[in-house]
Amino acid sequence: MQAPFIAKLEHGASLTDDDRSRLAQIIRDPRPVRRGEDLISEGDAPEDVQLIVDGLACRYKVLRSGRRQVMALLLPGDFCDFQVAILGAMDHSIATISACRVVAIPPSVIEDLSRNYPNVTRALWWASLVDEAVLREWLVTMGGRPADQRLAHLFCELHLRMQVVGRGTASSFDLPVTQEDLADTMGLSVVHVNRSLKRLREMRLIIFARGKLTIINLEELRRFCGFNPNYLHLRKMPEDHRHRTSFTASA
Amino acid sequence: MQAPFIAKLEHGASLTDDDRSRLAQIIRDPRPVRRGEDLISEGDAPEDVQLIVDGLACRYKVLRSGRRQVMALLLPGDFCDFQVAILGAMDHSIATISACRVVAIPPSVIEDLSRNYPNVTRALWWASLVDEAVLREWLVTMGGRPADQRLAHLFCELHLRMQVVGRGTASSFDLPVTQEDLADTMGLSVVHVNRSLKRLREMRLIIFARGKLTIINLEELRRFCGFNPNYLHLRKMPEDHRHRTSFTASA
DNA sequence: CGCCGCCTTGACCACCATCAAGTGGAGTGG
DNA sequence: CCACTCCACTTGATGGTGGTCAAGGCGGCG
Repeated sequence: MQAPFIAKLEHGASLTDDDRSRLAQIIRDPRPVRRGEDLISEGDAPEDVQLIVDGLACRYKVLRSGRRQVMALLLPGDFCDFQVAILGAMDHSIATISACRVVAIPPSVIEDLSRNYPNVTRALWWASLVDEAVLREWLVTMGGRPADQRLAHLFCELHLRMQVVGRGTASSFDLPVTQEDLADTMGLSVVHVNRSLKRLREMRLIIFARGKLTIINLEELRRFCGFNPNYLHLRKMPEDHRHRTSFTASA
Repeated sequence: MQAPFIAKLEHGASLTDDDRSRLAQIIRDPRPVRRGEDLISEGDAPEDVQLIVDGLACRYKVLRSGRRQVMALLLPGDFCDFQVAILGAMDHSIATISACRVVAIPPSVIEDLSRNYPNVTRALWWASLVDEAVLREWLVTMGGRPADQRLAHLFCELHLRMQVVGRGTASSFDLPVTQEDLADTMGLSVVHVNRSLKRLREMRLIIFARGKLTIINLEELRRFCGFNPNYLHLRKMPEDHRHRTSFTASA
């Protein structure tokens, strides 16, 4: 199976074998990170750029009230802090949500890429712009959708993004988050997330249990929350069974 | 007075006089646009990049429910669609909120800038990353703050951004938006925006009337909503009277 | 075995949406 | 100059979504 990082960038530009092998070289020897650790903290100005090779992480801020707001979920193949070199200092923190494997990429490598690998450079630009588009969509979700649709929309998005990096099947994928993580992500209370998940389960749309999400009816789920995948700007979906209702026997 | 566009970019990189005159050349001859018109619509793939020279515009999406969600406010000096060249098609629309003056920048000019003006290129990168940081902060606001603090936080941010582009004084600036615009921006109902503004007024923090925002007590306003300007990544504030409580006689 | 983290459910209440009615200023036309 | 209209703002009444508090269940692990 291709590395998540490369699989994702294929959507951003046409890569050559040369591009691919350079990228593959970068993500050798990732280091393991335990769950719940900060990869970068607010105020840091690290030299290296970090990349999630495996596992789940998040961008977050903590409010005065103690509430933690998650602003992005980082999947395998996602960059942590591509921006910090230009902005000077992190204005938020990044933490692992599950155990992860991470690589730190020194500035010299970034330089090399942007000088000698134009396709890759373009793909990195693309990835950064998609991150921003996702952020905008989350804002729409938070501002305009009720709790159950919020969660449904998040699941639709993660489903596609997971497929892009070759994680999970057409109807299920590992999602090692607690309900509290979901609450912090969607701006809800844990209690209400629990009830909303229950409703989605009763509507036979999804089942979320023990860190695994099973999508019972993808079409219905998408219709329910008005999911339109265009904001992810994917070229073509590898395994997007758009017109085949996937159905899984419940656990 | 310096052009807003240039004033803003000064925060992103050290510009030479040569840089400045090239930029000044770009923003000559803006075209007027009336209030309430789409500059770009979802699905468009325009060649030119548009830049707001004067007035107020917004990024937005419309949900099935009919609700409009504003995802960004574009001030003088802000780009509309720097990203569309790489992403392929707009995943949202941009409309004017007030009468505006706008320039369309052809790709050839962007090419020229990125090839021959490294400082400018860096500054444009910076601007794009700050846009993203603002988006993240809005997400935090929507997810975690009650209505009155949301509005207060927005006002604090706009206050600073307006100062950067030389619009308004230390205690007031033109904000030609309706309460409905604010509602669509903060994910609230018009009625509730109205009540929240009333509360802020009664707390003697701000007065918002007839398209003008007056900040009665900046320190208190910032404290009230927990505003921390670091996410705007400004070098140094030109007129940030941080330790001088500005006070204006009420109208 | 007993603790701990996470999930689950009930009761209660607050924030905020919706519906509805009315005010007031700006522009228009008689 | 005065209706008339339109648009934005304002305020009251009512109800629902979702927050908070509280208690209990369940599985994993030392």
